Amino acid sequence: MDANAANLTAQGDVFGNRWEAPFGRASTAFERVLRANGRGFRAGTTLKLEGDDNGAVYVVLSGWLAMSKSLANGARQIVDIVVPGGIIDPSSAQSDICAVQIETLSYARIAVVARAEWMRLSEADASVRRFQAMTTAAALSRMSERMLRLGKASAESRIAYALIELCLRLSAIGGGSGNTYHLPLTQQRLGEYTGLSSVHVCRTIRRLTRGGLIDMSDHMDIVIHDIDVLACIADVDLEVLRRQIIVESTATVL
Amino acid sequence: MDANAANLTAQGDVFGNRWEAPFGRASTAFERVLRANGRGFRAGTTLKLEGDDNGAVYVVLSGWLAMSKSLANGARQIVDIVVPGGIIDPSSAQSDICAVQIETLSYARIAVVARAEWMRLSEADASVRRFQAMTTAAALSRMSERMLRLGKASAESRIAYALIELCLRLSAIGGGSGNTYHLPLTQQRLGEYTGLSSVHVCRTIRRLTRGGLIDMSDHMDIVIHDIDVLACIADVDLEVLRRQIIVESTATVL
DNA sequence: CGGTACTTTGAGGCCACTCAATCAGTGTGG
DNA sequence: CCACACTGATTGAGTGGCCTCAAAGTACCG
Repeated sequence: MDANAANLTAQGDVFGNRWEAPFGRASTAFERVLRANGRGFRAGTTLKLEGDDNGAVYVVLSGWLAMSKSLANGARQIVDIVVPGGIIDPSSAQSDICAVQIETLSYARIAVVARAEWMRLSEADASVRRFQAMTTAAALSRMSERMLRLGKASAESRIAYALIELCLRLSAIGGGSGNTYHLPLTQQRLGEYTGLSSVHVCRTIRRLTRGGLIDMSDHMDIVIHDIDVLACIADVDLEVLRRQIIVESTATVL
Repeated sequence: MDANAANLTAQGDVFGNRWEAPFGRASTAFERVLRANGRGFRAGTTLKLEGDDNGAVYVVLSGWLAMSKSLANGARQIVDIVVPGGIIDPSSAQSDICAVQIETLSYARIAVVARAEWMRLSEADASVRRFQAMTTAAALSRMSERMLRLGKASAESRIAYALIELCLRLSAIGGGSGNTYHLPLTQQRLGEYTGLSSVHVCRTIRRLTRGGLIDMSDHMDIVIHDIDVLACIADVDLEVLRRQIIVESTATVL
């Protein structure tokens, strides 16, 4: 836990010290709300349980969050991972209950905005609405991609896809450098993300590293050596995927 | 194909003859747009391919749609099924391209609203925005539920969940009666929805019917005999699920 | 009545799972 | 400082659920 926090803090120059960076040019009212509601959470904190009542919208300023669901037998599926710049509206069809569990994967700074306040902000500012719409569309796109792989792809393909998705998303917000980045995930968690057992995640990653496609050291420091082959295994077109899951230039929208 | 159309037409008293029913009390501007843009599509029509440019929002007035994605090898995953009253905004992060393929599962009446017009409508009317937000939240909830099962649940559980989800959704809009309803899906399609091969869908359904839990006749006329046991297999709480995936009383919102 | 689309059942194989043991790294208390 | 606990990664062995291939059965339709 604290190891994760330390890792993230080490990236502080990217997210930590400029927590408002993803929203640098945000309209002043929006920015003010984010500042006023920003709070820090330790790695592993549960913000919301399935079925909790749901009074807030979360805007991720730094760090990583996971949205997950569980079966009665304890099996867990991470439904989406959210990185800085993301918005989480945990409401389900009846907006008063939450359909997923939300927890931090690393130390994270999050603006916890009360629903009423978020509604006011959103009603008052069309650019906030536009930004939220784009964020939601991106989330739907990447969930669709992941569903496709959960249903139909091999373990190798699922892992390759996850590595590529997170690489693209991190690059877009200035995390990592080139094809090198750190994931604040254990193999267990990566398994919950890809629908695999932790044992099989291990074997699959080993196969990829032995094939020279990637390197992995020190609890998920990833280097992608041959992203084209990896993209081929993942069955994605990098440019197409980028346009579908990456919200370009937050600053331009807001 | 035409068999499906015929089946749906047979339900005409529910959706067919009163295509505007799901939006009966919609604000006049909204209702006018739906009427002006309503079009009929035969079963099996592809409205949108992955990667197509994306100039419209679809509002389903009657019939069923599927949103799907495919791998290079042809394997397909149905990412979501949309029933009357649903809104489909096929935009991805960059709103000009479409991340999924959209096609009709039955004869369907759909309001195809140009993006610009939809934006105008949405900007002008907060209740339209609220309705779209609820629809989106419901879609996210059910996708989350399905992802959980794709990743972690047995074939039996996935099928049971799909039957229950669609039963609840149909009941909510007055389709079927009690626990009896018709699905305009082949076993192949149901497999694409649940991440199973059509062969295994067959075996699994057979097991459920032999167990007396459900009946299935005549190309997916479903009767759920023991919904409690089915819910147990699907690992859901019916009431909780309903609140998470069902948009209550469309008419009240609009 | 042949053609087509879908369902059903059998046989066999493989991928990913579970169980289990070992190893490595890190923090902790004596 | 070291023994210990604890968490996570790694590897082996064995199993089983779901897949693929294949063939036959059924319903519908021109």
